[in-house]
Amino acid sequence: MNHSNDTLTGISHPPIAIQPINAGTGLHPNAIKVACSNCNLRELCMPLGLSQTEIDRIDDVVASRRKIKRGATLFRNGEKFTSLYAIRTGFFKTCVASEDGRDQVTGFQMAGEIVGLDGIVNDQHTCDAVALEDAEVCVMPFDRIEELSREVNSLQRHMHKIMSREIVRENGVMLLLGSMRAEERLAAFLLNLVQRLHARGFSQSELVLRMTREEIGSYLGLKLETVSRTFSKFAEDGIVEVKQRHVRILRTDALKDIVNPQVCN
Amino acid sequence: MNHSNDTLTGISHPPIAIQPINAGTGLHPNAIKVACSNCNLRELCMPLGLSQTEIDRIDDVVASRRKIKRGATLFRNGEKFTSLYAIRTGFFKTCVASEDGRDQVTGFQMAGEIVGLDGIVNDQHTCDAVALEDAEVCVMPFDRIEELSREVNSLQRHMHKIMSREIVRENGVMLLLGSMRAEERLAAFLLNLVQRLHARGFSQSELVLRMTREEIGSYLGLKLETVSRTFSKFAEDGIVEVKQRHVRILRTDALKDIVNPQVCN
DNA sequence: CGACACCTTGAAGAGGTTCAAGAAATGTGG
DNA sequence: CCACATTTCTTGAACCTCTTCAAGGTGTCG
Repeated sequence: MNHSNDTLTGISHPPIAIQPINAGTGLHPNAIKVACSNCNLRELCMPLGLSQTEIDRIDDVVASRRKIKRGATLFRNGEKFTSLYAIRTGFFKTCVASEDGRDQVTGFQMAGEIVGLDGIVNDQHTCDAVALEDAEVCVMPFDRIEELSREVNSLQRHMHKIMSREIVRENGVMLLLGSMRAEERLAAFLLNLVQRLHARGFSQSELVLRMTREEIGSYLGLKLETVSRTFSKFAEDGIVEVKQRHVRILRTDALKDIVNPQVCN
Repeated sequence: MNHSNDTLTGISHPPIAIQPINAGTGLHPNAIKVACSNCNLRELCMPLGLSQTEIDRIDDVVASRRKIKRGATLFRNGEKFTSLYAIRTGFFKTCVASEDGRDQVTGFQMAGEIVGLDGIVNDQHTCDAVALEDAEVCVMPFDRIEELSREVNSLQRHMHKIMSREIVRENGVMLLLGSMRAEERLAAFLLNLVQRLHARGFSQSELVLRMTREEIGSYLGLKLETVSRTFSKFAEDGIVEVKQRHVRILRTDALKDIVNPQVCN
């Protein structure tokens, strides 16, 4: 039913900002040179305003690409850290586990985002990165990143910003987990997802969830039943239409109100 | 009653690893040269194994020191980002706020730790850093850090590790907030605090909390009453002695069991 | 087409919150 | 140095949100 290049949402929609990789070209991915310079995700994962020579050098950072089948792991807790990964296509979750086996989804990552930062501090990964759909990543050996970012200032700055952004994102998740109620959490989650998808050229109002209710629940600190019930509640209230993993947001403003309850004066 | 240099815990205890700054020397802090090379926290905030010339250069990164009175802010959400701060003495909390005024403590920081990383991504801070006791920090202008870390590889590596460590720490907090129950959260919190204090030469079993029940609760995603009740429960069970902010851990193993419940086979 | 994974919904129950009151500590000003 | 105001902490009781347990429905994939 769906054609093969239907990444991220599965909803056909004319991309606005950035075209899905190879969409409609019929090119086999391996036919494309492994290079950032002709990657249309460049503006998401690379610094802007580079000179041609700098771009050429950064091309060398991407050592190779790697495909990960749905359900497979890009890296696992305990594995030696060697590289950061820029997601080209597909959708990932990262999760940490406590000793007694509970685990917690710490994030969902999509095209243009970087995973693997957790591994730097102790030269080994502290979480699992699992593909939620068939995916492809650019492998960027970290020692080469460090080497090059000593020479290309904007790359250095960019790396620092990427790490800082992840710290700030996690601060936001802590706020969510520490102080929001179930409806607020799910509303914030949907708004965040749809905003990121929109930045990649997809619809502002429609999305296909690539993760299960249980994974959403883990991320939001809720049980899967609560996630399901909250979706149903939103649907009853006419805020969203939900059919399994297909979600259509009918009233974005209502979701925003839920996240930030207005005080009545 | 307490003498003035009673940092961090207020419990007099012979420091093991690293001496509290100026403890018992009677020196006015400003009398000490602003330099990492003769700072006894160096091993906490600076990379190891530097040559003398490298150490001399890193000394230059620390532009100045700054004192912050208890209750005052080191930086605030929205303020322009210029510098990272290495804590010399005192104790901080960082907190983010949602638009509607709720706020969430995202961390507690003590001597040797770095604050301000949140500001890098957008050149402005996204959280507040508040001193919970009179404090002093080393001000490290970020552009100078970037400049120098292009030339001193171990400093570059160190910066990356510091940011990665913060990401991993926050992953741990997400696990705590997303999947642990009140007792588990408080036990994990106490173990973490006492472990960090111990690394700074303080007791493994005794500590003075520098924050209120409300601040602990905010950090742990609980209400202050729940924190109080849980402390009382631990005390009843003979796991800790609690007298206001003075805590003595009687059974570390019991706290560990609470954090990681053993499955009975 | 059948097996399996995933999702929805109901009912009962638990853990944590809210509201309230009082006690203990801390800080302030006379 | 003491009295008083303020902040912080503790504890109880009622309540509420979310979880747990259970059953059945829906969708997907080999």
